[in-house]
Amino acid sequence: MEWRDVTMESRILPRSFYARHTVEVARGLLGKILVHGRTAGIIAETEAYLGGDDLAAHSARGVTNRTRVIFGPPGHAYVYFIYGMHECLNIVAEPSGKPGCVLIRAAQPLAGIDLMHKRRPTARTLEKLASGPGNLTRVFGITRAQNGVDVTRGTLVVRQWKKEHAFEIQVTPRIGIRHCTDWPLRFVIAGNSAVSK
DNA sequence: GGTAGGATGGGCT
DNA sequence: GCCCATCCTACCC
Repeated sequence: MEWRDVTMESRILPRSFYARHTVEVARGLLGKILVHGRTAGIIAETEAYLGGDDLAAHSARGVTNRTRVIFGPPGHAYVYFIYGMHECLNIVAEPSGKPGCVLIRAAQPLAGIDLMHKRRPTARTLEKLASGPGNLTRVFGITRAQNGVDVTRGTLVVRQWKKEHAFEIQVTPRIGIRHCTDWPLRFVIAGNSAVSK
């Protein structure tokens, strides 16, 4: 499928989609289409990072230079750098002023697959191209340059199919964190081979 | 099939 | 100075 076909058969998610509880947004983003430039893929794995007493969330220590976008208006990208080499994409949820964001951990490639392969030649299979948060940003070409951008317009957007088909959602604890390790806040499309681990 | 360890740099106390 | 929401390779079953 090419980028042109993806855009013809889908429409951009409105900001109201994101102005809800973070868990609703994390579940709702499954099956939606992440588009950046000529690359596109179906979101297959997400994690919710909440406000309040969720100590695993970057927002848990309040507003800093890094975390300010998480407290801002919904439907914006929060991209951070970790482990000296990887970048991770989140999308801000909740109404303005309330912290909450959704980590996009994996997507099933749809368009721009040649470009994705060029950006990550070590990927063994198509499904593994955008499997894992660091791999996903790498093949989509997403960096901290996209931190704070509006994902309801522009070159980094999330779209929904005009006709979406049903799937089952599997819920597990989040991966790779040190706090709140048993909270059921990771959501995957059951049986999807793009999912990490 | 599995896992231990290293690469690497910005954020925050 | 010590985290850290990761990934890859090497090596072992």
